[in-house]
Amino acid sequence: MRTKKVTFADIAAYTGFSKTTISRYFNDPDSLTLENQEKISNALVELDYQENKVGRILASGKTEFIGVIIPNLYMHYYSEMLNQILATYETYGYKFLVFAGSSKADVERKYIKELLAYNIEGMIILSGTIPSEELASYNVPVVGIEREDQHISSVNTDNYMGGVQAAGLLSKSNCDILIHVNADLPDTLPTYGRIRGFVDTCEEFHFPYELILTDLGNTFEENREKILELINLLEQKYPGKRKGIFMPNDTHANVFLNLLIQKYGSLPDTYQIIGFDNSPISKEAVIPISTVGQQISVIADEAMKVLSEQMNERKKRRPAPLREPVHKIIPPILIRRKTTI
Amino acid sequence: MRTKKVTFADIAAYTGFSKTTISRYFNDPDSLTLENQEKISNALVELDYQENKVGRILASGKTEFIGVIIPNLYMHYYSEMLNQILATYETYGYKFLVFAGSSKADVERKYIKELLAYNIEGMIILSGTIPSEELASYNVPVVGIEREDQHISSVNTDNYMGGVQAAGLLSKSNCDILIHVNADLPDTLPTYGRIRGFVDTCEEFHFPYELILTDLGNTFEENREKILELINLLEQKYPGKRKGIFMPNDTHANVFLNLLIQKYGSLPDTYQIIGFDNSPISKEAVIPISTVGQQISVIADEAMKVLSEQMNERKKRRPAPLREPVHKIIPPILIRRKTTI
DNA sequence: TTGTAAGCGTTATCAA
DNA sequence: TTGATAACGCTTACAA
Repeated sequence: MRTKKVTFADIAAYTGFSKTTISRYFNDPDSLTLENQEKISNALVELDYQENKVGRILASGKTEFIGVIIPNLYMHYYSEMLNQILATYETYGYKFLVFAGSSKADVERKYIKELLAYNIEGMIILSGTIPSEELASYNVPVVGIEREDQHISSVNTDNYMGGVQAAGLLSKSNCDILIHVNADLPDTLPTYGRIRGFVDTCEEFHFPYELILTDLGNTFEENREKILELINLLEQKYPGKRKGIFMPNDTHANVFLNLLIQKYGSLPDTYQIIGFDNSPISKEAVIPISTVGQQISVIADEAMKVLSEQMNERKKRRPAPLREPVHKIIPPILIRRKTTI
Repeated sequence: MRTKKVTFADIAAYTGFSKTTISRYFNDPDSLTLENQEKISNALVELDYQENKVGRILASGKTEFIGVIIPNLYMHYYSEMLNQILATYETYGYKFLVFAGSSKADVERKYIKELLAYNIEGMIILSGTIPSEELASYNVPVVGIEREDQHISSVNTDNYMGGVQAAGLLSKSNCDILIHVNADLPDTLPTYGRIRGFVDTCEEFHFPYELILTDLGNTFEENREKILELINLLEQKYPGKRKGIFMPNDTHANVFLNLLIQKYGSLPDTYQIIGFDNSPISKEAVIPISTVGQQISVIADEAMKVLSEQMNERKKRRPAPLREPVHKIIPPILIRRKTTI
């Protein structure tokens, strides 16, 4: 067993105060005389007191825990988002209990149950496995990021604007046709906005375009194969034409770029490429890739802001009735590199 | 306030049993008659009981929390390690309280203090900011990964073997000189083993080699600049010679590769390149990069194994006296791709 | 400004 | 097999 720990009772005995006074020293020190603060402060050192928050949680109900469920940490978007979420500890003081998703609903339900058992004060959910309606029913403040968010609050990149920016940039690059490749998404996902933004912009400017909605697979090998097929398709359908390609993310844009280079030895001037996210790969590619950048740190900060507002609301004596979910939109930033004009 | 929660007391009242019996239902169900198990089980459903672990922690001292301090999630090695650590939840059931490092010692000390305040049962430390001697003094089981580990247990890649493998592969590729680029590391770091492995192998086979120990910077832009200088240096010093280059990691290997391609339009046959880690970038590069792969999931699993042994030891009535730190070594896996023979 | 006493929701220890 | 009772370490009325 670990050596017995010093508790408020010990400090109280040592200083001659009551446990209450010791508690007050921590929570409202100004209610003690300076002299007594001094005394207790010394006792803490003498006895080598180590804070124990478990008792506090039990008594107060405040855990300062936030649960996070993230689909994976393999994709840079997620790991960087988690990074930024963790960084908010400095400003908000909340600790994060992190689970990496299994896209299986019952497994994620188990995670959530576990989180609730620890009295977390709120959740940040990046995984899309569990419908927002169910998440809302758990009766804990929830903020979703880049997932279906009908019944919960959320913070997302302005995907529509992203689509507009991408189409806008490509349209200036003297292309014959603009092509957006993406998965065949349900329109409840924020990401679907990119497709609409792209299409609306092309139509508005009467620019010829094509939407290729297809699954590019989940592993690098699958991506490679699918994108190889894609290139063949494009070359067959638009031989010699100048093609402006808007890929669903930087990883796929990079695969696309590399396959072209492997095929032709360099990037043919009949291709313009733009990705999405501004992941490191977009910068580190042989030819740095233009991209619609997501402001991950801004998203993380806003998510914590929305969440902490909701968590604070619940701490009040008469919490306002559950408000409508809040949906925040963060503008993307167009980053021009070498794969577009 | 959240709707009041159902507790053991409620279940006890509802079923006519004592709280103790309810507790037993959860911790040692077989000590109840099947019939009574049934009764309680039904009551749980009727009352919609939600587990509360805080009371349990307080009473038992077992939090099932493990603290993790990781330098960042920007580098793939770390994010993937965290990913694998989190995945052990399925087998071990421990929850992870994660902090992303600030390489400032006092900040990390604050993190540790906070972790200890929550009665974590153990720590996994990837950050090297705080000396292992201090970590050991906190009197909680600690496992270090890829950091100085004199006074704590650790799990690391067999870096020496990695150096041997890299030198071995390059030596077979008909090079005139073998070059290992790395930071000027203290020999207390596990990573230093790579340098020794590389040097020993070259010497053993009387292969001409050079060690370039220099800081390549912390940002992509710095890396680029430093590696550009490096290339100039090499071309000046070994013009026309076949050079086998062992880079400190895949990210740097990729920058090296891309700069050569940007300069020559393709990878000159006077260069052989091998990286370290087997990060995604090594696979996704224009020319897939050979690398010494770290078995991240194995490392994470072993770390949890070592840690859980030490944590279990502490739960016994008469814990064995603190054992000497355990140091586990995981072999790397040589991955041959297109940048070497 | 300080103290008393009653919790918070479990588990541990005895006893029956 | 079950129960009574006392912890666990802190907070929070209410009192002084």
